[in-house]
Amino acid sequence: MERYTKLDCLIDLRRRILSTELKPGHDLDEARLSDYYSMSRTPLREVLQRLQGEGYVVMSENRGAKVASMDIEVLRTFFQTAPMVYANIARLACENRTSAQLDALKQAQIGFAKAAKLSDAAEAALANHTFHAIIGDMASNTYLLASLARLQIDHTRMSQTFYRPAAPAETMLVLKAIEQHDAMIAAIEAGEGALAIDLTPQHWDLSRDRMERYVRADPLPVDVISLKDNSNAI
Amino acid sequence: MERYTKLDCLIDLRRRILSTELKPGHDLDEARLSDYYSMSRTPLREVLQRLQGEGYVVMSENRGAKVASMDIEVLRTFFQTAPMVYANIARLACENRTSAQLDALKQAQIGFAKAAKLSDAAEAALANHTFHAIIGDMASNTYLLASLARLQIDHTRMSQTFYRPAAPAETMLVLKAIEQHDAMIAAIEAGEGALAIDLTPQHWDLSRDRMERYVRADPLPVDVISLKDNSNAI
DNA sequence: TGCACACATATTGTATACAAATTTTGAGGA
DNA sequence: TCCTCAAAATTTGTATACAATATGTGTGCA
Repeated sequence: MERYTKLDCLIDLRRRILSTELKPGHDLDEARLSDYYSMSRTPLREVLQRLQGEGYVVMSENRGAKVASMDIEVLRTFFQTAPMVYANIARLACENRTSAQLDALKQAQIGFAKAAKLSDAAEAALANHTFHAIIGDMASNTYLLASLARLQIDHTRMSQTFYRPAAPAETMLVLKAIEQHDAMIAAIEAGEGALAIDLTPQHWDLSRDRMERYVRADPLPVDVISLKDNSNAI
Repeated sequence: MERYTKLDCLIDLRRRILSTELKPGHDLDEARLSDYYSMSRTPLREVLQRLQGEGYVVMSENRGAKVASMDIEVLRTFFQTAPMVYANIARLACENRTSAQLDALKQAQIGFAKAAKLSDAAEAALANHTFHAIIGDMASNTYLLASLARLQIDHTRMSQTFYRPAAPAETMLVLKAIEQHDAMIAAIEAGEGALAIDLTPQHWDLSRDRMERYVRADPLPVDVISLKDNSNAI
C-alpha cells in the first residue's frame, strides 16, 4: 500500500466525507483509519481534531469521532442561510478576484460540466464544491469564508442527489446549473457585483427542491417501515 | 502546580489569546506550553490543532503554532462583515431564544457592566465576548455561527482599547455600550427582530473609531520610526 | 569584514507502550 | 425468559522515546 502524508490523509478524509463515501454519522475508528492510511494513531488523531475544527467531524470525550451528521433541524437553517452567504461571497469575488483565480475558476467549470453531463454524482458534487470554493477564495474575506466552508460541507453532501437525475426533466436542471455557472463566471470577470447577487438565488431555486428531498426522503409505506436504521439522523 | 485537563487547557488558551495576554503572532512553543499545563506534548498538540480549526492559531509544517495575527488587510474586511453577521445573528436570536438563554444573557450583562465600569479592559472584553456568544447560541444557526466565532476572536482582541478609556468622552462611550446591550436584551426578550437589526449598526458605530485606532496606531513622528518591530503585523 | 559551509542545538513529527474509559459478553439468579 | 452485574475485550487518552526537520553557531576562506 502507498504511503500517505498527514496532509494527504486530511485531504482524502475531506473528500470521502464530502462524497458521502463516509456517511453522515458514520463512526470513525482510529485504529482502522490509521491502518488504512498506514500511519500511527498520533498523527491521525491530529487530523481528526483538525477536521473537527473545520466541521467535518464531531468528537466526544472517550467516544471517538463521527462524521458530522445532517439532522433536519440544522438543514432548515441551511436554506435560510446559504443564499445570503453565497450572494455576499459572489459580490466580494467580483471586487477582489485576481486573473489567476479567474483562470482556475474556468478550469473548475470545465471539470464540473464534464462530470455533471456524465451524471457522475460524486465527481460533479466535488467539482461544484471546488467551483464555489474558488469563488470563496476570490472574496478574500476570512470571516465569511468560515460560514461558506461550513455550508459547503452540507451542500456538497446533499447535492449528490441533484446530479443523479431520475427523469429527463431533471437532466434539464443540471444543464441549467452549468449555464448558471457560466453566467456567474462572466459576472465575476466583468466585476458586476449586482448581477452576481442576482444570479445566486436563481442558482439555489434550481436545486432547492431536489436537495430538500434528500433531507425529507419519500415516506415509506407504513407497513414496511423498519425502526432499525433510525440511529443515524440522515 | 494545579493539574489541567485537556478541556481546561483549550479554554485557558482561548482566554489568553482573546485577552491578548498571548499577543497576535506570538510563537507557541509546544514544550513550554505542555510544561505550563503539566501535560505531555501529545494532548497539547491536539489542543493546538483544534485551536487552528477554530481560527485562534495558525500552524505551519515543521514550524509550529503561532497565535493568529491581525493584519490590516484582514481587518478591513472585518468592518465590512461584522455588522451584517451580528445583525443577522441578533434577528435569529429574537426568533429562537429560550428563556434559559435569556437568563444567561442577563447574567452576562451584569458581569459586563461591572467590568466595563471598572475599566478592567481584559475582563470587559471577555464579558462582551460571552454576551455576544450567548446571542450566537440563541440564533441556533451553526453556519452563521462559524462566521460569528471568527469575527469575535478579532473583535475581542481589538476591543481591549475600547474599555481602557483615555478621556472622559470615551468613558461615555462605554456607558452607552452598556445601555445598548440592555436595549438588545429587551429586543430579544420581546422577539422584535427588526429592532434588534436596527440596534446592531448603532452598536458598531459606537466602537468603530476606537477599534480602528488599534489597527492603524497613531503614526509616530518620522524621525523615531524603528523598522525593528515590523516583523509581526500588529 | 563578509560569506559559505559544517556541526551542534533546539524544536517539531511519529511510533509505540501503557493507562483509563467504554462497550461487549456471559454467567447467575429471580 | 429477562434482568443484573462483573469480567473480558475493545477503544480512546497520555507519556515517552526516538526520528526528522529547522535553527543557531562557529570556523575557514576569500
